[in-house]
Amino acid sequence: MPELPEVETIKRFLEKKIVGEKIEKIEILSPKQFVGNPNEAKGTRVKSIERRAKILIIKLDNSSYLLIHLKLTGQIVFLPKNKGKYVALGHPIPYAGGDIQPGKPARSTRVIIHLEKGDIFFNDLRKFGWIKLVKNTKELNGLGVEPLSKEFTLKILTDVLSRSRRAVKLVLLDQKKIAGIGNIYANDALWEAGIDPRKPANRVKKTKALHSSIKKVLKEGIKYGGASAADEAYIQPDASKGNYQYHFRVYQRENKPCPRDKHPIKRINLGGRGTFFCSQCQT
DNA sequence: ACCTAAACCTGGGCGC
DNA sequence: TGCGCCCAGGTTTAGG
Repeated sequence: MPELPEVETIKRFLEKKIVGEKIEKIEILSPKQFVGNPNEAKGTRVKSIERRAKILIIKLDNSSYLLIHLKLTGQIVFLPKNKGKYVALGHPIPYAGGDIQPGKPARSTRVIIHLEKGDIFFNDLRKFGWIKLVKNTKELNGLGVEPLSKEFTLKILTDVLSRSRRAVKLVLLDQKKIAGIGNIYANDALWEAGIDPRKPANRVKKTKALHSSIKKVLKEGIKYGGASAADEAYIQPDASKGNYQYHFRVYQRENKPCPRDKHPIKRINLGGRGTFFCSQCQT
C-alpha cells in the first residue's frame, strides 16, 4: 500500500514532469472520489508538488491545491502525450484490468487529469482513495510529525511513546502522532530495532534504536522507489514497479526465516492489521 | 484518552 | 462451470 516512501517516489517523479504544466481538464469517472469543482482547476498551472504524510499535494497557481490520497490500491500513472496520441506503456498495470491502451483508460481509472503534455491517471481498484480540490491545506494540520524531517527528534519520539499504553505498533501507525508510516514500514522498523510490536509504547526502552530504524527503513523505501509486493497495487508513475519488496525484513514473510536469527516469522492480528515479527529477537 | 466495530469497495480465493 | 461467502486494509465515524 502506498505509504510515505511510495508517495514520496510519486512526488519526485511528478516534480520532474509536470511542474509548470497547464491543466486542460479534469475528467471524473468515479464522482464519489472527487471532492470539489474540477472546473476551478481548469486553465491553472502546476506550481509545485509536495507531500505531507501519505498525501500528495499538487499546488496550483491560483492558490488552490489538489490533495490526493491513494489509500490501499491507488495508483498515479503519468502517460506522456506524443503528438496528440497516447504512448502505450510497456507494462501491464496491476489491478488495472490489463495494459493501458493508447487513448483508453484502464478499467480501474477513476480520475484523469489532462495536462498539455500528458495525462495523470488516478487508478484505484477498491475506490478508497480520493482527490480533493481545496483552497488551503488546513485539513492537514492535525497530522503528526514528518519522520524524515529534522523535527522528528529522539525526544519527540520518546514523548509520543511515553504518552500511550497502546501497542507500540499502533502508535507508529497513528497519523496524528507520526505521519506517513503504514503497515509495511511499521513492521520492518520494529524488526530493525528488535522491538515486539505488541509492547505497550510507554514501556519501550529501545527508543533510540527505533528512532534510527524508522528513518532507515523509510529512506530505504524511497531509495528503492517504494514497495510493489505481489498483491499490491502500488507502481511508480511510469508504471514500473518499485523494488523495496525485495528488502522486506518481516512484512509478508510469514513462516519465512528471520533475517537475523532464522526463526520463522510470525503473523498476528494487531488492531485489525496483519502484523509480522520474529518472536525470538523482537522483545 | 482509550478501545472496538462497522463502513467504505471489489477482485481473488475458497468450498460446494 | 458458477454461485455465495469471506478476506484484505487506511481512515473515518459511531458508540462504549
